[in-house]
Amino acid sequence: MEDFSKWYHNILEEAEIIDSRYPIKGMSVWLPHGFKLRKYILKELKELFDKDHEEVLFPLLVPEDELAKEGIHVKGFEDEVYWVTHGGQKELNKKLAIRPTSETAMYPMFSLWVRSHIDLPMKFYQVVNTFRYETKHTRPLIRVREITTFKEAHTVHSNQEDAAKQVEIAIELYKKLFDMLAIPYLISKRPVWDKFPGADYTMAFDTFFPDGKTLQIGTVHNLGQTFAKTFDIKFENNEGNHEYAYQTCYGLSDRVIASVIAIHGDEKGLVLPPAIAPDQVTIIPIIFKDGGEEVMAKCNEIESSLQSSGIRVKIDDRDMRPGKKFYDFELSGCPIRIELGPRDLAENKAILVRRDTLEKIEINLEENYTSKIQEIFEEIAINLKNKAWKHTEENITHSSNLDEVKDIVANGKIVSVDWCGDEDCGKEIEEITELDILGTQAEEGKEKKEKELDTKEPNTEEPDAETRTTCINCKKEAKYKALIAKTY
RNA sequence: GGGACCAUAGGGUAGCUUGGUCGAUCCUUUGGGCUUUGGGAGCCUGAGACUCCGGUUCAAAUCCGGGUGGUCCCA
Repeated sequence: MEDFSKWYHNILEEAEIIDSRYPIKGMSVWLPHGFKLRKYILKELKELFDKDHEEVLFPLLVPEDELAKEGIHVKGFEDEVYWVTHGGQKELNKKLAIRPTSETAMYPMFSLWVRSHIDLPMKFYQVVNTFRYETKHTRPLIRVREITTFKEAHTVHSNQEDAAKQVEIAIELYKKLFDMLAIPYLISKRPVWDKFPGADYTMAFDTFFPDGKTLQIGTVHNLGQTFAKTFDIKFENNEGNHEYAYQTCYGLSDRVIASVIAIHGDEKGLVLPPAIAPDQVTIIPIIFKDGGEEVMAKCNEIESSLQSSGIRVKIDDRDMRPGKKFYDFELSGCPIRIELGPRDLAENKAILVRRDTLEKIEINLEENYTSKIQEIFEEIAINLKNKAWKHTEENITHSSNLDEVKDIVANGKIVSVDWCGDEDCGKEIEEITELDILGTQAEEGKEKKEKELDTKEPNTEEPDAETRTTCINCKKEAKYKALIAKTY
Protein backbone atom coordinates (compact mmCIF):
# COMPACT_ATOMS: atom_id res chain seq x y z
CA MET A 1 0.00 0.00 0.00
CA GLU A 2 1.41 3.33 -1.07
CA ASP A 3 0.65 5.48 1.89
CA PHE A 4 -1.05 3.41 4.51
CA SER A 5 -1.54 6.24 6.96
CA LYS A 6 -3.38 8.34 4.44
CA TRP A 7 -5.46 5.41 3.24
CA TYR A 8 -6.38 4.52 6.81
CA HIS A 9 -7.53 7.98 7.82
CA ASN A 10 -9.39 8.27 4.57
CA ILE A 11 -11.30 5.03 4.78
CA LEU A 12 -12.36 5.66 8.36
CA GLU A 13 -14.01 8.80 7.15
CA GLU A 14 -15.33 7.69 3.78
CA ALA A 15 -16.68 4.36 4.95
CA GLU A 16 -18.27 6.24 7.85
CA ILE A 17 -16.61 4.25 10.61
CA ILE A 18 -15.73 7.11 12.92
CA ASP A 19 -15.49 10.87 12.76
CA SER A 20 -12.14 11.78 14.23
CA ARG A 21 -12.75 15.51 14.15
CA TYR A 22 -14.13 15.58 17.66
CA PRO A 23 -12.23 18.46 19.26
CA ILE A 24 -10.40 16.49 21.94
CA LYS A 25 -7.11 14.83 21.12
CA GLY A 26 -7.43 11.09 20.77
CA MET A 27 -11.21 10.92 20.98
CA SER A 28 -13.59 10.25 18.11
CA VAL A 29 -17.23 9.64 17.38
CA TRP A 30 -18.54 6.27 16.26
CA LEU A 31 -20.72 6.75 13.19
CA PRO A 32 -23.69 4.48 12.44
CA HIS A 33 -21.86 2.18 10.02
CA GLY A 34 -18.82 1.88 12.27
CA PHE A 35 -21.00 1.40 15.29
CA LYS A 36 -22.78 -1.51 13.61
CA LEU A 37 -19.48 -3.10 12.70
CA ARG A 38 -18.42 -2.72 16.32
CA LYS A 39 -21.75 -4.14 17.46
CA TYR A 40 -21.46 -7.31 15.40
CA ILE A 41 -17.86 -7.87 16.44
CA LEU A 42 -18.94 -7.50 20.06
CA LYS A 43 -21.81 -9.89 19.47
CA GLU A 44 -19.40 -12.60 18.34
CA LEU A 45 -17.04 -11.81 21.18
CA LYS A 46 -19.77 -11.99 23.79
CA GLU A 47 -21.02 -15.29 22.46
CA LEU A 48 -17.53 -16.68 22.95
CA PHE A 49 -17.12 -15.28 26.44
CA ASP A 50 -20.58 -15.91 27.78
CA LYS A 51 -19.95 -19.65 27.65
CA ASP A 52 -17.84 -19.55 30.79
CA HIS A 53 -17.54 -15.93 31.90
CA GLU A 54 -20.04 -13.66 33.61
CA GLU A 55 -20.49 -10.20 32.19
CA VAL A 56 -20.42 -7.39 34.76
CA LEU A 57 -20.15 -3.63 34.81
CA PHE A 58 -17.96 -1.69 37.21
CA PRO A 59 -17.93 2.08 37.79
CA LEU A 60 -15.80 4.38 35.70
CA LEU A 61 -14.21 6.09 38.70
CA VAL A 62 -11.62 4.66 41.03
CA PRO A 63 -10.73 6.27 44.38
CA GLU A 64 -7.18 7.54 44.53
CA ASP A 65 -6.11 5.30 47.40
CA GLU A 66 -7.26 2.12 45.65
CA LEU A 67 -5.47 3.08 42.46
CA ALA A 68 -2.29 3.77 44.40
CA LYS A 69 -2.33 0.51 46.38
CA GLU A 70 -0.46 -1.67 43.94
CA GLY A 71 2.88 0.07 43.55
CA ILE A 72 4.23 -1.53 40.41
CA HIS A 73 0.87 -1.35 38.71
CA VAL A 74 0.30 2.30 39.44
CA LYS A 75 3.77 3.18 38.28
CA GLY A 76 2.91 1.76 34.89
CA PHE A 77 -0.14 3.99 34.57
CA GLU A 78 0.35 7.05 36.76
CA ASP A 79 1.41 9.36 33.96
CA GLU A 80 -1.63 8.43 31.91
CA VAL A 81 -4.43 8.82 34.40
CA TYR A 82 -7.16 11.43 34.05
CA TRP A 83 -8.42 12.73 37.37
CA VAL A 84 -11.76 13.98 38.56
CA THR A 85 -10.88 16.60 41.13
CA HIS A 86 -14.07 18.62 41.52
CA GLY A 87 -17.73 18.09 42.16
CA GLY A 88 -19.26 21.24 40.77
CA GLN A 89 -17.25 24.10 42.25
CA LYS A 90 -16.12 22.10 45.27
CA GLU A 91 -12.79 20.38 45.29
CA LEU A 92 -13.08 16.73 46.26
CA ASN A 93 -11.42 15.47 49.44
CA LYS A 94 -10.46 12.32 47.62
CA LYS A 95 -9.52 12.59 43.97
CA LEU A 96 -11.16 10.09 41.65
CA ALA A 97 -9.24 8.42 38.85
CA ILE A 98 -10.95 7.70 35.55
CA ARG A 99 -10.07 4.06 34.98
CA PRO A 100 -7.13 3.44 32.66
CA THR A 101 -8.00 -0.25 33.19
CA SER A 102 -10.11 -1.80 35.92
CA GLU A 103 -7.95 -3.94 38.18
CA THR A 104 -8.05 -1.41 40.97
CA ALA A 105 -11.78 -0.91 40.55
CA MET A 106 -12.59 -4.60 40.58
CA TYR A 107 -10.21 -6.20 42.99
CA PRO A 108 -11.38 -4.49 46.19
CA MET A 109 -14.78 -5.96 45.35
CA PHE A 110 -13.28 -9.33 44.53
CA SER A 111 -11.85 -9.26 48.04
CA LEU A 112 -15.40 -9.07 49.36
CA TRP A 113 -16.72 -11.72 46.99
CA VAL A 114 -14.10 -14.41 47.37
CA ARG A 115 -14.62 -16.43 50.58
CA SER A 116 -14.09 -20.07 49.86
CA HIS A 117 -12.37 -22.29 47.33
CA ILE A 118 -15.90 -23.31 46.40
CA ASP A 119 -16.40 -19.79 44.98
CA LEU A 120 -13.49 -20.33 42.62
CA PRO A 121 -12.79 -20.01 39.83
CA MET A 122 -14.53 -16.70 39.21
CA LYS A 123 -14.46 -15.43 35.66
CA PHE A 124 -15.78 -12.00 34.84
CA TYR A 125 -15.60 -9.68 31.91
CA GLN A 126 -16.85 -6.26 30.97
CA VAL A 127 -16.85 -4.12 27.87
CA VAL A 128 -16.32 -0.50 28.81
CA ASN A 129 -14.52 2.66 27.90
CA THR A 130 -11.24 3.50 29.57
CA PHE A 131 -9.14 6.63 29.46
CA ARG A 132 -5.43 7.11 29.07
CA TYR A 133 -3.74 10.45 28.75
CA GLU A 134 -1.54 9.52 25.82
CA THR A 135 1.26 11.96 25.20
CA LYS A 136 2.41 10.29 22.01
CA HIS A 137 0.73 10.86 18.67
CA THR A 138 -2.72 9.49 18.76
CA ARG A 139 -4.18 7.54 15.88
CA PRO A 140 -7.87 6.72 15.47
CA LEU A 141 -8.74 3.31 16.97
CA ILE A 142 -5.05 2.52 17.37
CA ARG A 143 -3.67 4.92 19.94
CA VAL A 144 -6.48 6.82 21.59
CA ARG A 145 -7.16 8.67 24.81
CA GLU A 146 -10.58 7.19 25.20
CA ILE A 147 -10.55 3.49 24.50
CA THR A 148 -14.21 3.15 23.71
CA THR A 149 -14.28 -0.60 23.39
CA PHE A 150 -12.19 -2.15 26.12
CA LYS A 151 -13.03 -5.80 26.74
CA GLU A 152 -11.35 -6.84 29.95
CA ALA A 153 -11.69 -10.23 31.59
CA HIS A 154 -10.58 -10.94 35.13
CA THR A 155 -10.40 -14.36 36.70
CA VAL A 156 -9.65 -15.65 40.19
CA HIS A 157 -8.33 -19.12 40.92
CA SER A 158 -7.43 -21.23 43.91
CA ASN A 159 -4.04 -22.38 42.63
CA GLN A 160 -1.22 -21.47 40.33
CA GLU A 161 -1.86 -24.26 37.84
CA ASP A 162 -5.43 -23.18 37.26
CA ALA A 163 -4.31 -19.62 36.65
CA ALA A 164 -1.69 -20.79 34.18
CA LYS A 165 -4.32 -22.97 32.52
CA GLN A 166 -6.66 -20.01 32.30
CA VAL A 167 -3.99 -18.12 30.38
CA GLU A 168 -4.04 -20.93 27.82
CA ILE A 169 -7.83 -20.96 27.73
CA ALA A 170 -7.86 -17.21 27.11
CA ILE A 171 -5.35 -17.60 24.30
CA GLU A 172 -7.61 -20.19 22.68
CA LEU A 173 -10.59 -17.86 23.00
CA TYR A 174 -8.71 -15.05 21.34
CA LYS A 175 -7.54 -17.35 18.58
CA LYS A 176 -11.14 -18.25 17.85
CA LEU A 177 -12.15 -14.63 17.73
CA PHE A 178 -9.29 -13.57 15.48
CA ASP A 179 -9.86 -16.56 13.20
CA MET A 180 -13.48 -15.54 12.84
CA LEU A 181 -12.32 -12.04 11.94
CA ALA A 182 -9.69 -13.49 9.59
CA ILE A 183 -6.98 -11.53 11.41
CA PRO A 184 -3.57 -13.23 11.47
CA TYR A 185 -1.70 -13.14 14.76
CA LEU A 186 1.66 -13.86 16.26
CA ILE A 187 1.56 -15.08 19.82
CA SER A 188 4.55 -14.43 22.00
CA LYS A 189 5.56 -14.03 25.58
CA ARG A 190 6.46 -10.43 26.17
CA PRO A 191 9.97 -9.76 27.48
CA VAL A 192 10.04 -9.12 31.23
CA TRP A 193 10.68 -5.43 30.70
CA ASP A 194 7.57 -5.13 28.57
CA LYS A 195 5.02 -7.10 30.56
CA PHE A 196 1.85 -5.68 32.10
CA PRO A 197 2.73 -3.67 35.21
CA GLY A 198 2.17 -6.02 38.11
CA ALA A 199 1.88 -9.25 36.13
CA ASP A 200 4.03 -12.36 36.49
CA TYR A 201 4.11 -12.67 32.74
CA THR A 202 2.26 -11.40 29.68
CA MET A 203 1.28 -13.30 26.56
CA ALA A 204 0.54 -11.08 23.61
CA PHE A 205 -1.12 -11.21 20.22
CA ASP A 206 0.40 -9.02 17.55
CA THR A 207 -0.89 -8.61 14.05
CA PHE A 208 0.95 -7.42 10.99
CA PHE A 209 -0.22 -4.22 9.35
CA PRO A 210 0.07 -3.38 5.64
CA ASP A 211 2.72 -0.76 6.38
CA GLY A 212 5.07 -3.35 7.84
CA LYS A 213 4.49 -2.52 11.49
CA THR A 214 3.03 -4.85 14.06
CA LEU A 215 0.14 -3.89 16.28
CA GLN A 216 -0.59 -5.41 19.67
CA ILE A 217 -4.20 -6.55 19.48
CA GLY A 218 -4.63 -8.61 22.59
CA THR A 219 -2.85 -9.49 25.81
CA VAL A 220 -3.26 -12.19 28.43
CA HIS A 221 -1.64 -11.69 31.82
CA ASN A 222 -0.91 -14.11 34.58
CA LEU A 223 -1.06 -11.94 37.67
CA GLY A 224 0.06 -14.59 40.11
CA GLN A 225 -0.72 -13.52 43.68
CA THR A 226 0.59 -9.98 43.38
CA PHE A 227 -2.78 -8.27 43.25
CA ALA A 228 -4.36 -10.75 45.63
CA LYS A 229 -1.82 -9.76 48.25
CA THR A 230 -2.31 -6.05 47.59
CA PHE A 231 -6.09 -6.19 47.61
CA ASP A 232 -6.37 -8.95 50.16
CA ILE A 233 -8.19 -11.45 48.00
CA LYS A 234 -8.13 -14.59 50.15
CA PHE A 235 -10.09 -17.79 50.21
CA GLU A 236 -10.48 -20.61 52.67
CA ASN A 237 -9.07 -23.81 51.23
CA ASN A 238 -10.47 -27.27 51.90
CA GLU A 239 -8.22 -27.62 54.92
CA GLY A 240 -9.68 -24.52 56.51
CA ASN A 241 -6.62 -22.31 55.93
CA HIS A 242 -6.66 -18.91 54.30
CA GLU A 243 -4.71 -18.49 51.10
CA TYR A 244 -4.15 -15.70 48.63
CA ALA A 245 -5.91 -16.25 45.32
CA TYR A 246 -4.28 -16.48 41.91
CA GLN A 247 -5.47 -14.19 39.17
CA THR A 248 -5.35 -13.57 35.47
CA CYS A 249 -6.67 -10.81 33.29
CA TYR A 250 -6.85 -10.36 29.56
CA GLY A 251 -7.98 -7.61 27.27
CA LEU A 252 -8.90 -6.48 23.80
CA SER A 253 -9.67 -3.06 22.45
CA ASP A 254 -10.70 -0.92 19.48
CA ARG A 255 -7.53 -2.12 17.85
CA VAL A 256 -9.32 -5.33 16.90
CA ILE A 257 -11.70 -3.27 14.81
CA ALA A 258 -8.82 -1.25 13.38
CA SER A 259 -7.20 -4.52 12.31
CA VAL A 260 -10.27 -5.80 10.50
CA ILE A 261 -10.38 -2.57 8.56
CA ALA A 262 -6.67 -2.28 7.85
CA ILE A 263 -5.88 -5.88 7.04
CA HIS A 264 -8.71 -6.72 4.67
CA GLY A 265 -9.43 -3.36 3.11
CA ASP A 266 -8.27 -2.46 -0.39
CA GLU A 267 -8.09 0.59 -2.69
CA LYS A 268 -11.83 0.42 -3.24
CA GLY A 269 -12.78 0.37 0.40
CA LEU A 270 -13.58 -1.98 3.22
CA VAL A 271 -13.72 -5.72 2.82
CA LEU A 272 -15.48 -7.35 5.73
CA PRO A 273 -15.87 -10.95 6.84
CA PRO A 274 -19.56 -11.80 6.40
CA ALA A 275 -20.09 -12.67 10.06
CA ILE A 276 -19.54 -9.09 11.18
CA ALA A 277 -20.57 -7.06 8.14
CA PRO A 278 -23.30 -4.56 9.02
CA ASP A 279 -25.07 -5.43 5.76
CA GLN A 280 -24.31 -8.88 4.45
CA VAL A 281 -26.13 -8.50 1.15
CA THR A 282 -26.96 -5.34 -0.76
CA ILE A 283 -29.62 -5.57 -3.43
CA ILE A 284 -29.34 -2.98 -6.17
CA PRO A 285 -32.42 -2.62 -8.38
CA ILE A 286 -31.74 -1.45 -11.92
CA ILE A 287 -34.77 0.58 -12.76
CA PHE A 288 -35.76 2.04 -16.11
CA LYS A 289 -38.71 4.26 -16.89
CA ASP A 290 -40.90 1.26 -17.50
CA GLY A 291 -41.16 -1.85 -15.42
CA GLY A 292 -39.71 -0.38 -12.25
CA GLU A 293 -42.44 -1.81 -10.06
CA GLU A 294 -41.85 -5.38 -11.18
CA VAL A 295 -38.14 -5.07 -10.50
CA MET A 296 -38.77 -3.62 -7.05
CA ALA A 297 -41.30 -6.31 -6.28
CA LYS A 298 -38.75 -8.99 -7.10
CA CYS A 299 -36.09 -7.25 -5.01
CA ASN A 300 -38.47 -7.16 -2.06
CA GLU A 301 -39.18 -10.83 -2.54
CA ILE A 302 -35.47 -11.68 -2.51
CA GLU A 303 -34.97 -9.47 0.53
CA SER A 304 -37.61 -11.16 2.64
CA SER A 305 -36.49 -14.58 1.52
CA LEU A 306 -32.91 -13.86 2.63
CA GLN A 307 -34.07 -12.20 5.82
CA SER A 308 -36.03 -15.27 6.77
CA SER A 309 -32.73 -17.15 6.73
CA GLY A 310 -31.23 -14.63 9.14
CA ILE A 311 -29.17 -12.74 6.55
CA ARG A 312 -28.80 -8.99 6.99
CA VAL A 313 -30.03 -7.48 3.71
CA LYS A 314 -30.38 -3.96 2.46
CA ILE A 315 -32.09 -2.80 -0.72
CA ASP A 316 -30.31 0.26 -2.06
CA ASP A 317 -33.34 2.04 -3.46
CA ARG A 318 -31.87 5.52 -3.35
CA ASP A 319 -32.72 7.67 -6.34
CA MET A 320 -29.31 7.52 -7.99
CA ARG A 321 -27.72 5.81 -10.87
CA PRO A 322 -26.52 2.27 -10.26
CA GLY A 323 -22.84 3.09 -10.83
CA LYS A 324 -22.74 5.28 -7.74
CA LYS A 325 -24.36 2.48 -5.74
CA PHE A 326 -21.75 -0.01 -6.91
CA TYR A 327 -18.99 2.28 -5.65
CA ASP A 328 -20.76 2.74 -2.34
CA PHE A 329 -21.20 -0.99 -1.99
CA GLU A 330 -17.48 -1.50 -2.48
CA LEU A 331 -16.64 1.22 0.01
CA SER A 332 -18.90 -0.23 2.68
CA GLY A 333 -17.31 -3.68 2.66
CA CYS A 334 -20.62 -5.48 2.25
CA PRO A 335 -19.68 -9.05 1.22
CA ILE A 336 -22.24 -9.63 -1.55
CA ARG A 337 -24.32 -7.48 -3.82
CA ILE A 338 -27.15 -8.60 -6.02
CA GLU A 339 -28.01 -6.65 -9.16
CA LEU A 340 -31.45 -7.09 -10.58
CA GLY A 341 -32.84 -5.36 -13.64
CA PRO A 342 -35.54 -5.94 -16.27
CA ARG A 343 -33.23 -8.15 -18.33
CA ASP A 344 -32.63 -10.46 -15.35
CA LEU A 345 -36.26 -10.41 -14.41
CA ALA A 346 -37.20 -11.70 -17.84
CA GLU A 347 -34.93 -14.71 -17.39
CA ASN A 348 -35.65 -15.07 -13.64
CA LYS A 349 -32.02 -14.64 -12.72
CA ALA A 350 -29.83 -12.08 -10.99
CA ILE A 351 -26.20 -11.02 -10.97
CA LEU A 352 -24.33 -11.59 -7.74
CA VAL A 353 -20.98 -9.93 -7.06
CA ARG A 354 -18.71 -10.83 -4.18
CA ARG A 355 -16.73 -8.00 -2.63
CA ASP A 356 -13.47 -9.82 -1.94
CA THR A 357 -12.80 -10.91 -5.54
CA LEU A 358 -15.37 -8.74 -7.37
CA GLU A 359 -16.25 -11.90 -9.27
CA LYS A 360 -19.66 -11.85 -10.99
CA ILE A 361 -21.85 -14.89 -10.52
CA GLU A 362 -25.17 -15.50 -12.20
CA ILE A 363 -27.80 -16.96 -9.93
CA ASN A 364 -31.01 -18.60 -10.94
CA LEU A 365 -33.89 -17.27 -8.88
CA GLU A 366 -35.82 -20.48 -9.26
CA GLU A 367 -33.16 -22.36 -7.37
CA ASN A 368 -32.22 -22.16 -3.70
CA TYR A 369 -30.07 -19.07 -3.88
CA THR A 370 -30.07 -18.61 -0.11
CA SER A 371 -27.87 -21.62 0.46
CA LYS A 372 -25.70 -20.54 -2.45
CA ILE A 373 -25.19 -17.21 -0.69
CA GLN A 374 -24.38 -18.93 2.58
CA GLU A 375 -21.76 -20.95 0.73
CA ILE A 376 -20.23 -17.82 -0.74
CA PHE A 377 -20.11 -16.28 2.75
CA GLU A 378 -18.06 -19.28 3.82
CA GLU A 379 -15.77 -18.92 0.83
CA ILE A 380 -15.23 -15.23 1.49
CA ALA A 381 -14.38 -15.89 5.12
CA ILE A 382 -11.86 -18.55 4.14
CA ASN A 383 -10.40 -16.51 1.34
CA LEU A 384 -9.87 -13.48 3.58
CA LYS A 385 -8.25 -15.60 6.22
CA ASN A 386 -5.93 -17.39 3.82
CA LYS A 387 -4.94 -14.20 2.07
CA ALA A 388 -4.16 -12.41 5.30
CA TRP A 389 -2.20 -15.29 6.80
CA LYS A 390 -0.24 -15.78 3.62
CA HIS A 391 0.74 -12.13 3.61
CA THR A 392 1.86 -12.32 7.23
CA GLU A 393 3.81 -15.53 6.83
CA GLU A 394 5.55 -14.27 3.72
CA ASN A 395 6.83 -11.36 5.72
CA ILE A 396 8.50 -13.25 8.53
CA THR A 397 12.18 -13.86 7.93
CA HIS A 398 14.66 -15.73 10.07
CA SER A 399 18.00 -14.09 10.63
CA SER A 400 21.13 -15.05 12.49
CA ASN A 401 23.02 -11.88 11.74
CA LEU A 402 22.17 -8.97 14.01
CA ASP A 403 23.61 -6.41 11.60
CA GLU A 404 21.07 -7.19 8.92
CA VAL A 405 18.02 -7.24 11.21
CA LYS A 406 17.49 -3.51 11.04
CA ASP A 407 17.54 -3.51 7.24
CA ILE A 408 15.16 -6.43 6.94
CA VAL A 409 12.68 -4.73 9.23
CA ALA A 410 13.14 -1.48 7.33
CA ASN A 411 11.89 -3.40 4.32
CA GLY A 412 8.65 -4.04 6.14
CA LYS A 413 9.26 -7.48 7.54
CA ILE A 414 9.20 -9.22 10.88
CA VAL A 415 12.41 -10.97 11.84
CA SER A 416 12.67 -14.05 14.00
CA VAL A 417 15.99 -14.62 15.73
CA ASP A 418 17.52 -17.04 18.20
CA TRP A 419 17.93 -15.47 21.59
CA CYS A 420 19.38 -16.49 24.93
CA GLY A 421 16.57 -14.83 26.91
CA ASP A 422 18.82 -12.71 29.09
CA GLU A 423 17.39 -9.28 29.90
CA ASP A 424 20.58 -7.27 29.41
CA CYS A 425 21.30 -9.05 26.15
CA GLY A 426 17.73 -8.42 24.98
CA LYS A 427 17.88 -4.72 25.74
CA GLU A 428 21.16 -4.59 23.89
CA ILE A 429 19.50 -6.16 20.87
CA GLU A 430 16.77 -3.53 21.04
CA GLU A 431 19.37 -0.80 21.30
CA ILE A 432 21.49 -2.03 18.41
CA THR A 433 18.55 -2.63 16.08
CA GLU A 434 16.56 0.35 17.40
CA LEU A 435 13.57 -1.98 17.33
CA ASP A 436 11.38 -3.86 19.78
CA ILE A 437 11.54 -7.48 20.74
CA LEU A 438 7.91 -8.50 20.57
CA GLY A 439 8.50 -11.57 22.63
CA THR A 440 9.55 -15.16 22.65
CA GLN A 441 7.95 -18.17 21.07
CA ALA A 442 9.71 -20.97 22.92
CA GLU A 443 6.58 -23.00 23.45
CA GLU A 444 5.37 -22.91 19.87
CA GLY A 445 8.80 -23.68 18.50
CA LYS A 446 9.20 -26.62 20.81
CA GLU A 447 5.83 -27.99 19.90
CA LYS A 448 6.60 -27.75 16.23
CA LYS A 449 9.89 -29.49 16.64
CA GLU A 450 8.30 -32.27 18.64
CA LYS A 451 5.72 -32.75 15.94
CA GLU A 452 8.36 -32.84 13.27
CA LEU A 453 10.31 -35.39 15.23
CA ASP A 454 7.25 -37.54 15.72
CA THR A 455 6.66 -37.84 12.04
CA LYS A 456 10.27 -38.65 11.28
CA GLU A 457 11.72 -42.11 11.36
CA PRO A 458 12.86 -42.97 14.88
CA ASN A 459 16.51 -43.31 13.90
CA THR A 460 17.29 -39.90 12.52
CA GLU A 461 20.79 -38.72 13.20
CA GLU A 462 21.36 -36.60 16.29
CA PRO A 463 18.53 -34.04 16.40
CA ASP A 464 20.35 -32.34 19.29
CA ALA A 465 23.08 -30.98 17.10
CA GLU A 466 20.55 -29.70 14.59
CA THR A 467 18.38 -27.92 17.09
CA ARG A 468 21.18 -26.38 19.13
CA THR A 469 21.42 -22.71 18.28
CA THR A 470 23.29 -19.71 19.55
CA CYS A 471 21.99 -16.31 20.56
CA ILE A 472 22.11 -13.77 17.73
CA ASN A 473 23.78 -11.24 20.00
CA CYS A 474 25.82 -12.82 22.81
CA LYS A 475 26.40 -16.16 21.07
CA LYS A 476 25.50 -18.10 24.20
CA GLU A 477 23.03 -20.92 23.89
CA ALA A 478 19.72 -19.70 22.48
CA LYS A 479 16.66 -20.76 24.41
CA TYR A 480 14.03 -18.92 22.45
CA LYS A 481 12.86 -17.75 19.10
CA ALA A 482 12.34 -14.02 19.49
CA LEU A 483 10.37 -11.82 17.13
CA ILE A 484 11.69 -8.40 16.24
CA ALA A 485 9.60 -5.85 14.42
CA LYS A 486 8.71 -2.24 14.03
CA THR A 487 5.75 -1.68 16.29
CA TYR A 488 2.97 0.83 16.58
C1' G B 1 11.19 12.55 25.93
C1' G B 2 13.26 15.64 21.47
C1' G B 3 12.45 17.81 16.63
C1' A B 4 10.06 19.29 11.90
C1' C B 5 5.83 20.63 9.39
C1' C B 6 0.61 21.90 8.95
C1' A B 7 -4.49 24.38 9.99
C1' U B 8 -8.94 28.28 4.13
C1' A B 9 -16.93 25.57 2.95
C1' G B 10 -18.64 18.56 5.01
C1' G B 11 -13.87 16.55 2.28
C1' G B 12 -9.55 17.86 -1.00
C1' U B 13 -7.17 22.44 -2.56
C1' A B 14 -5.35 27.79 -4.84
C1' G B 15 -4.05 32.39 -2.61
C1' C B 16 0.43 33.62 2.12
C1' U B 17 7.09 34.51 -0.05
C1' U B 18 6.34 40.71 -1.37
C1' G B 19 -0.25 42.85 3.81
C1' G B 20 -4.54 46.44 0.02
C1' U B 21 -6.67 44.27 -6.49
C1' C B 22 -10.15 38.49 -1.70
C1' G B 23 -16.80 40.76 -2.35
C1' A B 24 -11.29 34.20 -1.61
C1' U B 25 -9.85 29.77 -6.68
C1' C B 26 -10.90 25.00 -8.55
C1' C B 27 -12.72 19.81 -7.69
C1' U B 28 -16.00 17.27 -4.64
C1' U B 29 -20.24 17.84 -1.41
C1' U B 30 -25.05 19.94 -0.80
C1' G B 31 -30.89 22.40 -1.33
C1' G B 32 -34.65 23.14 -5.29
C1' G B 33 -36.25 22.11 -10.55
C1' C B 34 -36.19 19.35 -15.20
C1' U B 35 -34.26 15.04 -17.30
C1' U B 36 -32.08 10.19 -16.50
C1' U B 37 -30.91 5.05 -14.46
C1' G B 38 -26.81 -2.37 -16.54
C1' G B 39 -20.12 1.28 -13.21
C1' G B 40 -19.32 7.79 -9.90
C1' A B 41 -25.05 11.31 -15.35
C1' G B 42 -26.37 16.12 -17.56
C1' C B 43 -28.48 21.06 -17.59
C1' C B 44 -30.66 25.42 -14.84
C1' U B 45 -30.58 27.82 -10.11
C1' G B 46 -29.18 28.29 -5.01
C1' A B 47 -26.00 26.99 -0.28
C1' G B 48 -21.39 26.52 2.11
C1' A B 49 -14.71 28.48 4.59
C1' C B 50 -9.90 32.05 6.16
C1' U B 51 -8.80 27.15 13.79
C1' C B 52 -9.14 30.19 18.51
C1' C B 53 -7.04 34.25 21.65
C1' G B 54 -3.82 38.30 21.65
C1' G B 55 -0.29 41.67 19.03
C1' U B 56 1.82 44.79 14.79
C1' U B 57 -0.64 48.06 11.04
C1' C B 58 -4.40 53.19 8.08
C1' A B 59 -5.23 48.01 6.39
C1' A B 60 -4.24 40.85 8.19
C1' A B 61 -6.35 34.60 5.08
C1' U B 62 -1.31 36.75 4.42
C1' C B 63 3.45 39.21 9.48
C1' C B 64 4.53 38.06 15.10
C1' G B 65 3.35 35.41 20.00
C1' G B 66 0.40 31.87 22.53
C1' G B 67 -3.58 28.08 22.94
C1' U B 68 -6.05 24.00 20.66
C1' G B 69 -6.07 20.29 17.02
C1' G B 70 -3.48 17.35 13.24
C1' U B 71 0.65 14.89 10.39
C1' C B 72 5.51 13.03 10.13
C1' C B 73 10.50 11.92 11.89
C1' C B 74 13.98 10.65 15.84
C1' A B 75 14.80 8.58 21.11
